[in-house]
Amino acid sequence: MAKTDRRVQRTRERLQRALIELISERGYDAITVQDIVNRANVGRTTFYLHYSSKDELFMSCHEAVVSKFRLCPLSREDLLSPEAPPEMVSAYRHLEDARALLSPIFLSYVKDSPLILRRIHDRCARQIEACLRTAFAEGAITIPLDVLANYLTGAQIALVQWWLEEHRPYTPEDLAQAIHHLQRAAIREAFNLRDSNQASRCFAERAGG
Amino acid sequence: MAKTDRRVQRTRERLQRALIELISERGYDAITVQDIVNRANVGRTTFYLHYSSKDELFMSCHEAVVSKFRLCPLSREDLLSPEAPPEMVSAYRHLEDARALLSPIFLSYVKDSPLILRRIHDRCARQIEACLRTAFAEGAITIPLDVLANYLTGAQIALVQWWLEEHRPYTPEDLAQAIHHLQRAAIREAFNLRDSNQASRCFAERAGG
DNA sequence: AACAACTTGAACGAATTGTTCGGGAACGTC
DNA sequence: GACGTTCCCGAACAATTCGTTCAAGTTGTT
Repeated sequence: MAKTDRRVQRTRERLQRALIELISERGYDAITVQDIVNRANVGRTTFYLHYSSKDELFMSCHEAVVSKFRLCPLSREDLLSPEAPPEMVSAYRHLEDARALLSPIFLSYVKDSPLILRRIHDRCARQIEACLRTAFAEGAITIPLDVLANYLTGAQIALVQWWLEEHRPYTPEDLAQAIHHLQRAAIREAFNLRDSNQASRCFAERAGG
Repeated sequence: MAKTDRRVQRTRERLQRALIELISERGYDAITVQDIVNRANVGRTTFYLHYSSKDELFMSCHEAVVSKFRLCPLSREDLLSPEAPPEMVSAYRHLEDARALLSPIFLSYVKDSPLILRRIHDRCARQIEACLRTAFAEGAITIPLDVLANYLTGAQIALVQWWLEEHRPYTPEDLAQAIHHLQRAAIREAFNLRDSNQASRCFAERAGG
């Protein structure tokens, strides 16, 4: 249980801060290890004592950022409800508010955004997969869980990218609702669930006629 | 209009071929300009006479690759069929074959790959939107067409990325089938269809009545 | 055959990477 | 507050890779 040496903490903090500053100034690719240690006022030897490469430092930086893209655990009711869960709606409102802050990442203005996006994607996919596994523990599966999880995640992220990029007229509520319905349909398909509520009047009419 | 010198054509062809070969052997990142000119049997000076960087050479190669991402127009029957359309399956087989060639684009190893990906996405989204518009001309829409088109496209591309990245055990057929089912579910949701055959007749009846 | 355009190899400076030292400073512990 | 341990530093090193220059040779075009 030895605590990390303060010097170590300081050094890592300085390196991380320096990298983040430099990224916002010139982009990831244009930065060398030398640039980082210059900005951080740290010896280059020291850099390699803590990180084996620029990429590794970058990964350690965005732990905090990526970890904020956490999904609340979604229950079976949430997933199948006719209305989008309130957390989802508020998440989309938050996205719209933080648009200026997030668009550099989501729209690939920064060179390294694919990297971050991939991490966010992976994280979300794993979480969704876990949610699905517990929410639909019993029952036949027509589509592998990891495929489904990555489908749902990819669709959602892609749609958010598109939404942020084009200045479409849709409100966060519109989008959350649409995505929720589409995802619910996918989940129903995967677990072979029938519609219970709000059945199509079309089908009813036809059956009656 | 002056034709391009044959020597120029030959040189560029050799360089492109060499790069593609090397990509499939060790991946994009591990290749240097020197490697390319070695394989192509071309002077390094010559390389820089034609391309300013490895990325630029790669971009000159990608035209053929990207142009293969053309979707055949999908009919209503294709979209709602219980089996994935054969063109889709063969497209996924092709993807698997060209894996080494495509990874640099799909996994963002190349600087401009987000741009290329966006173009592919936009093109596919527009095509799908057009297909949907003609295939489901009449009938209620619960989800805006552009949202639906971008959802379907984003999900598909994201899933392909994931498939290429991880060495998952799924065959092209598996993936095509899964995606087809998920997308069919989304389309049914958007157009309020419950069962493919019955639903289409249902719509006909409604339209007729 | 003649001329222009292309290709070549060698060589160069510049940048970057990752590593090795020994001396010195800061830290946690007692 | 003293002491041993851990960490930081700077300089220097070899090894790559990059992009450019130049003179000389080779090939396509007309």
